Amino acid sequence: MRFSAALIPTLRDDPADAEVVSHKLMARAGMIRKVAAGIYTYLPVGWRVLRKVEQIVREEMERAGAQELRMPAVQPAELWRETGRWNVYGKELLRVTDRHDRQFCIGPTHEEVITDLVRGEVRSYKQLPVNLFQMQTKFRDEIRPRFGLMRGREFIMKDGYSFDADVAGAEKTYRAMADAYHRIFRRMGLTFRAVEADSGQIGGSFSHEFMVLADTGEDDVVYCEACDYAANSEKATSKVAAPERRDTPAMERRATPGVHSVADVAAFLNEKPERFIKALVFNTDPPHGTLELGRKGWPTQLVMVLIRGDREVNEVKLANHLGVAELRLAEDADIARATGGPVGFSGPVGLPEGARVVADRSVASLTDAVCGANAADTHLAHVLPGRDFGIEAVADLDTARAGDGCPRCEGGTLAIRRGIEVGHIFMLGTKYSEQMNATFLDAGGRKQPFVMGCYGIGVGRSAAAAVEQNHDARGIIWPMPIAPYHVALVAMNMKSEALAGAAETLYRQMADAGIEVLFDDRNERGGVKLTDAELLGIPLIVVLGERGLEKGICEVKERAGGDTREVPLEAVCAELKQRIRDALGG
RNA sequence: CGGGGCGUGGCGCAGCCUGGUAGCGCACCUGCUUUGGGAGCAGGGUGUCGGAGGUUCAAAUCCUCUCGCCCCGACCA
Repeated sequence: MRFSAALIPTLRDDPADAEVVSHKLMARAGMIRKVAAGIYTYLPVGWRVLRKVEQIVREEMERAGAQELRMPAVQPAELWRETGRWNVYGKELLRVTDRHDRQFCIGPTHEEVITDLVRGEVRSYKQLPVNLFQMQTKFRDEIRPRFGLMRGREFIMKDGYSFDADVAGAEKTYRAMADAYHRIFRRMGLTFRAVEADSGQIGGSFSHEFMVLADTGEDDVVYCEACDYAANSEKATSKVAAPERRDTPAMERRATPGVHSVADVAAFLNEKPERFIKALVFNTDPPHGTLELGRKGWPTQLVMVLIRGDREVNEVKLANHLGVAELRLAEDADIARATGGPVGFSGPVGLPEGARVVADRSVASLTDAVCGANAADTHLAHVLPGRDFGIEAVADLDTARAGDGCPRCEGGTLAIRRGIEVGHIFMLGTKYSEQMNATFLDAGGRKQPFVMGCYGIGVGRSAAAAVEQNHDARGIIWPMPIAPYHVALVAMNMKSEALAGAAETLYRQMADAGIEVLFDDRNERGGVKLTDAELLGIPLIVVLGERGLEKGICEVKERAGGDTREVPLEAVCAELKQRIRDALGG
């Protein structure tokens, strides 16, 4: 491609509305332009990158046995009503009405359409498994689109769906997809982690997110520095050392006038926070619900949660444990009425009949502990779980922290970094197939629902994540496999006929050799062209100047490390081909 | 949806408070010079001042409504 004939509108300044590097650089490199909030045009250079990403995804999906198809972007409401998601999905679902007053949505995902297809075409276990995927523009009417391609409303996604005859088969497919995802992101040159994720309301049995580690990520990734354990912060567990065991004398009341935070009480009583039982009262009702308070009963909506004084409750884990969708801390007045004591002095001892108390694992093993006494300015010392109070359930409700022990390996320590979710795979099970009556006949002639999985990759987001991970002050540094061009050929002065002629020859040779080259033949100063080549992030920059031409050489500069070598003109093509082949991994 | 802010040439912005008929840098167009790291000189303005009403002799500026966009929060991939 000749730069002079291309539409590559580079910008010198960052666009005012861009906040993260990938957004700034992709806009400045002339890759994307905003059309509306969260909606972008992909200009030629940007589109080349996205196509490369798509091609890697396509190759690896096919290698793993999946087949590409293409479903409609516009989907009938009818299908969404079958799964109930027409009502559940909310405002994120962009709904449209056609001229006949029929309702449709612009697909944010395609479980309904694919399940409808497969239930119509697949009848027998002999036809299974089936694994299908597509690359498509999706629309989700995000509350707050931001960060360019990282969180658009319209975005390109690879979404895949698998159908198996049984759980064992589905798990095998799931593992194959996980492997394919590892290969995909490795080929793209990304530093990433596959993390165990909370499968949430999607309802599957398990799920992994593929997170690119980058400071601008929107999620926390908890991972082990020694092994490959990784989980998102909503799901992460850790090993937390328990304080030494002690004999626990008889329980004793202690006056703690005016001190209620764990730290203050610990200092006041000269005891470590690790020996404290922190009691939090949660309300499981939706906001503004009315509490039915008996005279001295325990309201059914309230749950007391116990956790060690130095730890924090993970509300997602708690909500999952309790099987509720929403949780919030109870109102002060409700706590006081339920426990009989003011906020700040709550504890599990002596609660009314019927009180629900769940404890984190860290509390169950405590000895000689301290807790609130459900009375003003009073705490209880020498408390022993089980002896002095009862617990309905013990669960992992703790928020993992950096520095905690790894739950999987010996001696590993957990760290936390920000991550960008570029892929997500789910074991869906039979949720959709049952709701949509998608069945096949098994070997015994019985109707069975398909066991499904779904697998997404954000194409644009992956490209943006690659920029987040690979850039410097001058611009983007594309990994070779997703670079828009492999080589930028810069002729320092097109007004020099000798130089222009030599550059033309070199360009033709490169093109004939099958090298993806961007020939900057503009009549610009050399500095401008070099700056643009670097901003665009093209991995290899070939500089041809008058001095070099006299010696019959050009310079080959590596964008990433800045390494520059002089190469004889006749040897350039071979050298470039070799380096490109190496960088593409064979 | 709650809170804050912004819409002025292609991009980044000033002007608005205190109304007087639009400006700066870059980009762009023409010519000449220049060509190894975002050139110099000369000439050129390419603008419904987001839109609609209103106040006024006069509105980018004041008032009302409206649309769009950005940031923080809740939410989500």
